Amino acid sequence: MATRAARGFGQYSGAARTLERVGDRWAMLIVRDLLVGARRYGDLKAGLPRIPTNILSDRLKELQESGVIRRVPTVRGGYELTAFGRALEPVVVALERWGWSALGEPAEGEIVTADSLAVALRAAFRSDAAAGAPPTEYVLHVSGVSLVAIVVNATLEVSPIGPGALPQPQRGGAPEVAFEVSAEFVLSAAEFRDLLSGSLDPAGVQLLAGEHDAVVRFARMFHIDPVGPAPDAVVGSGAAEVSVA
Amino acid sequence: MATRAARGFGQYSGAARTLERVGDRWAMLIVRDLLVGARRYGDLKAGLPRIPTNILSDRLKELQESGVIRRVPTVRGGYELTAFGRALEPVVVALERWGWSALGEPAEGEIVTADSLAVALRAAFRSDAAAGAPPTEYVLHVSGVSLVAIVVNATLEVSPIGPGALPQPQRGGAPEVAFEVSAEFVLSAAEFRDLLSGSLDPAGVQLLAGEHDAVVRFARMFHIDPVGPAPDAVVGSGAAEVSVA
DNA sequence: CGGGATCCCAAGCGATACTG
DNA sequence: CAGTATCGCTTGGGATCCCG
Repeated sequence: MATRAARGFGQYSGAARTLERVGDRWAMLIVRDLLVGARRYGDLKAGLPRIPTNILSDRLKELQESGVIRRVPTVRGGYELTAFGRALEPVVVALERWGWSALGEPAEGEIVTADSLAVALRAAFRSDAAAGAPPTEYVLHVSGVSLVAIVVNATLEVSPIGPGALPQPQRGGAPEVAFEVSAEFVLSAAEFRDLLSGSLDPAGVQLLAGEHDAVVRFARMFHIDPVGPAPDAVVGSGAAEVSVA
Repeated sequence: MATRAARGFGQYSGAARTLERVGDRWAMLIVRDLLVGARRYGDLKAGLPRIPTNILSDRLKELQESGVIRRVPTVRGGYELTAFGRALEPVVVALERWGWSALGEPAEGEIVTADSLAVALRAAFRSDAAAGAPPTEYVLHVSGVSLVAIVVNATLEVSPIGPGALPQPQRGGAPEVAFEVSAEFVLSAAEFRDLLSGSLDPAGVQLLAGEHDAVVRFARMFHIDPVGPAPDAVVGSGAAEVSVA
């Protein structure tokens, strides 16, 4: 256990150090989920369905030793990011954005989790495009999981709906804002991907409440552009590329 | 070999996809080095001193299959990023920045490579702080490796000096700019770290050419803030470990 | 001689069972 | 529910060997 640091990369470099600390399999995904809020051992396990329990246990130990996470003293089995760990947000966001270009279709057995969606929303959020928008509350149901995204004053707050979240420090009592607009809609995973990448017509989105107009604005505020040329990907035998020039 | 994709994370998520493609040990460091320019097999091996040759070979194959890199047709053993791979730059930059906060002292046997320095400079570059600065050429010697950083019009170009780089597409013939300022200086690895994090007085830098004033401007244009609270961390920066079985 | 493939061994990983 | 213990399989590390 916890021997990763022993296998350094032999380089005095920032990227190498980062990978030594959070480069282990699963580690970054644990950080991602904790970025949304404090979580219990069982929550993490549920959000990372294929992680073996001993690996989760090892990673949590290693991440604590690296100063990335700490236990929540008041909650049995609770973990949260330290300030040092929260500083990994740009890394997670960058991972999220790039991966979006290669998402493809959901593979057999792949699930969507509320925490990963929440981070995807954060990664896609464009505060400049949100400037001037009226306070809005979006409720999303994507592939069976639900979350609320609140946009006020060009800032975003996302929270998963349902069980699995520790009581949050509570963002200043009850939200006093009266939302001028709100919308609630339902998407499949692939539709959500296409909505964020701009290739799904907002008019086709299934609304539970609100106006389609709100969806149009949603697509403007939340966007991840696909990277240059699509991933030709898994080219069986060699060649096939290239294009561009 | 090349079985990484088989071990997916079971999630339909951008971050998970990214890690499936470039999350393997060493993969991101290969991408980092290629971000500086095309490299040969042997260059990569030299820049990643602890990588076993079979692993390097495997990673190069996997990265090709993922569409992240391709071979340079004209150069034996040459590799370069595709446009898709170049889009990983924000990821690498984020890794570099975070790792900087935890760099600590160089561990026994750790080396500094020209490519990692070049990426560190890119990660540290603040184009806003460079706006209005006169065209400047910096020559850096850090812990035995050398590189040139050229700042013109708030844009940066870095290139390692010496062998190990493939002939680059050449950025438009000879640089026509007459540099109004230039400076050349020598730093240890730790000094370089401190210079970028703002805790080293530029006045103490050993100059080979130019004015100290240029170093002061360098420190303003190239900066990575240390993240909030230092990593308390057990971790004796890469050493220390670890009894453990 | 540089580029790359092939060994073997150790360490990490994954699945299951088990304990506080 | 929150982990620890154990075991077999897979991967990475290091040295060696082969090819052009």
